[in-house]
Amino acid sequence: MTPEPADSIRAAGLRVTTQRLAVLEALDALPHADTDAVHRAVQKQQPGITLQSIYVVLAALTEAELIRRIEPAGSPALYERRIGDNHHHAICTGCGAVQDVDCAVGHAPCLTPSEAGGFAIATAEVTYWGLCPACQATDARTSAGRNT
Amino acid sequence: MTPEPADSIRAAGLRVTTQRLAVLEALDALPHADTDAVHRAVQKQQPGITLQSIYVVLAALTEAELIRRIEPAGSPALYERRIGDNHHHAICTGCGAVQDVDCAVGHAPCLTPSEAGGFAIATAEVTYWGLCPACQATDARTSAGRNT
DNA sequence: CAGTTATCGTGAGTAATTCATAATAAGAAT
DNA sequence: ATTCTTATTATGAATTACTCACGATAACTG
Repeated sequence: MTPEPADSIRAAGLRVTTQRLAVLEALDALPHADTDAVHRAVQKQQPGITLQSIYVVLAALTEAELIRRIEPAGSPALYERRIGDNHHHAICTGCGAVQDVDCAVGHAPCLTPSEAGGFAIATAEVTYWGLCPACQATDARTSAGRNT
Repeated sequence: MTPEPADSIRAAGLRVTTQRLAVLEALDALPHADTDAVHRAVQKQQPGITLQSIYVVLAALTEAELIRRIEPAGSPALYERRIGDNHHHAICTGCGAVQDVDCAVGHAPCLTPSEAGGFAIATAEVTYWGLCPACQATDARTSAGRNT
């Protein structure tokens, strides 16, 4: 069972505020949302909240490791609640949609080198780039269109 | 043998300009440089060149696939000349140093899934986060310092 | 060598994010 | 419950990385 948001916030040594609860709720509904999307979602409950406050809250929750921040190339930072399971992401080059990808292999050798050029590797992050189902369909239609 | 820069530019269907040659030269000397670093390097040969022109040149060369653009989280975009060999990067969380990492395994299963959640994956990008040798040394010294 | 057009230079403009500081509210102590 | 302390949020400006529009310049073509 998922712990109550309020409890996990408290467990992290942070004060429980309506803003933080609202942000966590928003991220449940929007699994890979950028700051703006979170802002819009939270505004439905708290109309007056500013974008800057969302930034502050997201930074605090990220710092406390209650949420995770991902920064795909060419797009603003995204946040997700699913943490601690070292999953990766597939991003659509067409529309920017993000999909969680579990690392199917328990310990892929290429992903956990103990050292690389003297580096002490702590984590490995994989980003898959490709086309989501919707964009594949659009693409196929466009290609087929050449013949008509 | 590496082809002459001028030839590869021409081969890509682009005009050969002193600015483009200077940028390619700069990237030979600075394997993972951001736009600013390239600008400073090029200015030694062409004092008047503006940062915006560097942006334009880097964009053109990236578009032509003569250089590759990487965008590590939390840092400006970096450019490198080494392309076409699908290598990855280790980035130091301490100082931001970047190190090329060859994919030791010929075909790591986790890295080339034919599909993931319906996505048609085109490329996989791996970023290793850790500490470079210099920062490991600093870190060790700092930790040791706690006892003194 | 002249013409066409890709490329570069200039300056302004934008998006994402951060910072400083004042106002507010959460949790502890009474 | 009430007050106190201090973490947290609000406000507004500032910064960074980057893009865009358009006139000037210089590559390649014939």
